[in-house]
Amino acid sequence: MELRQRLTPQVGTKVTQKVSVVLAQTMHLLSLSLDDLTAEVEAALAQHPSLEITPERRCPSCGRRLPAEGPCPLCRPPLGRDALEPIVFLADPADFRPPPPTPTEVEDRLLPEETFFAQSTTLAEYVLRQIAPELRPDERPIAAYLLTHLDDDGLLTLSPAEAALHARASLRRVRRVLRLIQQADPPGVGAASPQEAMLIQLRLLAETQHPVPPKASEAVQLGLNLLQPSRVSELARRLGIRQSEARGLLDFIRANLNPYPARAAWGDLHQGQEEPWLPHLRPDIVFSLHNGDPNGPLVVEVFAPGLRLRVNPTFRHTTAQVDDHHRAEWQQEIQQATLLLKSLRQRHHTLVRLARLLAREQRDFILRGPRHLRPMTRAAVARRLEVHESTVSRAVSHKTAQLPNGRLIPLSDFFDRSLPARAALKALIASESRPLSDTQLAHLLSQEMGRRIARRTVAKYRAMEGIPPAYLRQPLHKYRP
DNA sequence: CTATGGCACGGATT
DNA sequence: AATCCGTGCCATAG
Repeated sequence: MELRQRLTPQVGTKVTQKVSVVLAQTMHLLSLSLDDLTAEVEAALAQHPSLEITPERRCPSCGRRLPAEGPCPLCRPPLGRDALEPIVFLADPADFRPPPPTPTEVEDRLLPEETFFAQSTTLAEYVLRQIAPELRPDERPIAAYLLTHLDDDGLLTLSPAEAALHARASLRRVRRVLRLIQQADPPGVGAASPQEAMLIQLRLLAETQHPVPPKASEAVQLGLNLLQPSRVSELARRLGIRQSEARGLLDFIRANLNPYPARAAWGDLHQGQEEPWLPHLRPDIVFSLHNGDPNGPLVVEVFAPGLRLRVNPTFRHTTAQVDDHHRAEWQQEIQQATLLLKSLRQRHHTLVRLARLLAREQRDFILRGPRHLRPMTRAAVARRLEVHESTVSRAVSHKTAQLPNGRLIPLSDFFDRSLPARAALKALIASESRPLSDTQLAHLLSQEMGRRIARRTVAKYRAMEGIPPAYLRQPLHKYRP
């Protein structure tokens, strides 16, 4: 109840200034993504001398880092209550462990298929073998030169002009060879940049009659930075499409394109710290099964930076002993630091409550997939959590969750009414024996969903998923779920 | 005539 | 107040 007041931005008539400052800061922090928040916390730590990091505290049995106080929620045996009550706790972001790549995700990637080069050969040899038949004898040295200058990602950072110079060949020749290389497997190899690699892959997909959503190449041309879940709205705006379509587009790109042609999967290499791709690798929330038991409770970790931060008590005590002039400064410093911590805790608290609610209400969705989402609105959640709806909005935006199957989804998926229908639609189309028209699909889908879904809506969903219209669909083609 | 995509409207959501 | 979403209407292509 006191909580409610603090979280509710309706400015009462007599709200003290202090409270509104906390509020503003809490709101700000709440809407940040995990990465942005981490940066902010680090900045604050550097800026505020009164902040310190408390010694690490680990759970004796499971070894996790724990917050400054309290028992380890995971290792405390579930109380006698409802066995399915989710176990929710704050975790240190450093404890995040990426899920093992699910087998389907790797094999679904339609690019390398089974022919990816064996570990024994080098990338250069592998590509050379493919293009050798096309090469004229005098072009071999050029190819060799280019191929040996591919970087670990399969990209060619060298400019054609440079290569021409070193290989003593005409620019024209070099270009020709380069084109050959770029048509080889792995798709996108020899591109000058991740962006170019993806464009080449798109072209290849189109040439092999694979369905490519419209605007895909425009999206890629806008730059990798915009291809993040957290920037969907900007992407949609720049492309002049709906946000939901942009999300579908993003899914398509992430599923089918590989900015680093030489890497089979993105998940397997973590050395590259400055990975511009998938900046949201760290989710804000992880849902998992307790001991892998599908009938057990859900375990919900909410990753929260700054858990071990506190105001240095010595700093506080010393304040009393300095002269008046400095005391004011110090007091202000302490006040600001305290405020920050308070806001941080508030943010974490809100996120935890939201996560718990989601785990309770959407267990089926989390465990069994999009088709089991029970659509809800932010407003309804706000009522149940007794916070303002804008608070829920902020808590949801720029956040991602990792599901037990390893998939990373934006938290906003929980509020996407169309998700179940789209999933069902995909399933329908994937299992169709001959292409079904939108009207037919609308009919089937309506039955399946138990509510009417207009033909026009089916068309939209199709577009979102990057599925071409019936007349372009071959019975042979399958679409990845 | 059928299947689709573009546009725009009204109501819901943020 | 701004944005998003589902849908109906209409034009176009085959």
